[in-house]
Amino acid sequence: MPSPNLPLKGEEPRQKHMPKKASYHHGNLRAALLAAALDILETEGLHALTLRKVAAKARVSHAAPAHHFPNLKALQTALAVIAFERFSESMAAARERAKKDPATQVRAASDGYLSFARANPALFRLMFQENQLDWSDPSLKQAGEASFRHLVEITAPLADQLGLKTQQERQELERLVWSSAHGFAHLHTDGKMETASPPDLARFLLPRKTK
Amino acid sequence: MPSPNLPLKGEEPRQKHMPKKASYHHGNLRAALLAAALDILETEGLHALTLRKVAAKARVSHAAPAHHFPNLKALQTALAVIAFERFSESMAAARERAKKDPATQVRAASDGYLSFARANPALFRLMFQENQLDWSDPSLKQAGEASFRHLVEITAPLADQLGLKTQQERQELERLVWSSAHGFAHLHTDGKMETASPPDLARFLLPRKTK
DNA sequence: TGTCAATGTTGACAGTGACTAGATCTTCTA
DNA sequence: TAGAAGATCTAGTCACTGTCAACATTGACA
Repeated sequence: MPSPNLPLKGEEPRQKHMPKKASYHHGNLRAALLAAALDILETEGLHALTLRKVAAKARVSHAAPAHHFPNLKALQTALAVIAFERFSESMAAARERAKKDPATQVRAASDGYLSFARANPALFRLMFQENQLDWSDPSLKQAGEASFRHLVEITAPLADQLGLKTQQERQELERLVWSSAHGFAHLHTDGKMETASPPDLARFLLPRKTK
Repeated sequence: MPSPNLPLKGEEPRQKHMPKKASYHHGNLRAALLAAALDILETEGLHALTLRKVAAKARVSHAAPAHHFPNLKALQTALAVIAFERFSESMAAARERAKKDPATQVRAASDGYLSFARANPALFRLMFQENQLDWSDPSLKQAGEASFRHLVEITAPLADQLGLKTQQERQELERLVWSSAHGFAHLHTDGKMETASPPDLARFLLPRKTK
């Protein structure tokens, strides 16, 4: 009969300002689980994210998360929603700070893309982890689409400036902008190109006069 | 006392032309384990790759792989070496088939990059799985560097054609070529851009006359 | 022939996701 | 306001995982 007051492995020190939880029910376990999971991702990485560790960090039993996330995939999906929202914010903030001409906006969005990946490598991995997310979840789908709308938005003026007329050409440019931003961010977080600065696609595409 | 002849779960039917293995020792277990692992990756995906399943497929006990691969990371590292070799072959074959002008060579290498990822999605994921490979392994390091030498090689003539003089500019173009090829392949295997064709970076970079 | 290293097996352990049954709390209604 | 119903949590269990230790078998070599 183990005492419930014995400190469990990996348990966090009790925080005073947490929602009072001397009671049987937690109060806001779903949010606490997500916070615990984000903390684990940040400090230990994606491979260390387990339901039981998350439960322990939130000071509940190992089966408690099941009432909020039926399985690990559901938890990861909820985390990915948060991640895509932050991802969008990162790109929006970078665009906001930058000048509004097409090339600078493309640069800014790419920088936002990269700085999110740099600041949240585990979350970035999670977002693009094959088969580990439930893309039929509407909130995930929406958050994901919102993120990539940034890339569509910044590409259109550049396509104009490059004189691209057909839908096909313009979509190809979108894929190129997205691919190069994503590729660099992914390779960068994988340890390749660690010291290098991101390639400036817009400068290569535009006539030399631009800088 | 379980009979060793009872068919185990996930076991393969006995192949006649396999190295005879009525004996205690397998003969070439290391190769058999790698073959079993590649088969699992192809049929079930990266998440299904476990040491015990690999051992069962090779018809040995669950602990036998430890004598050839001290841990899962070592097995995955050995698989990544094979993967990078095939990856190089894919790019080399595509370059061989293509015309030798700079733009076409860049296109060809990118196509080789992509067709490898398309044909071996699980292996492609494995190669760029953070923290799951032992990059201090010399054979992995060598295989990886050989792969990316292709990208350096194809970029140089394009850099000449674009009139890039400084080392800095030329390396930036390398990063751009690599990033866009990698980004598209990664997004593609992740289910994004599923139907789309890869963006043709070289065509965007060169003056319009080229096609 | 005897020894020993390489290579296999068996058994065990802690950690994992998932499931079930039951305890406890909250909320809603009669 | 009582009590029923549902939501939320705990405890226990299962199959599966990677890893380790102890032991069996084989073959090569002194």
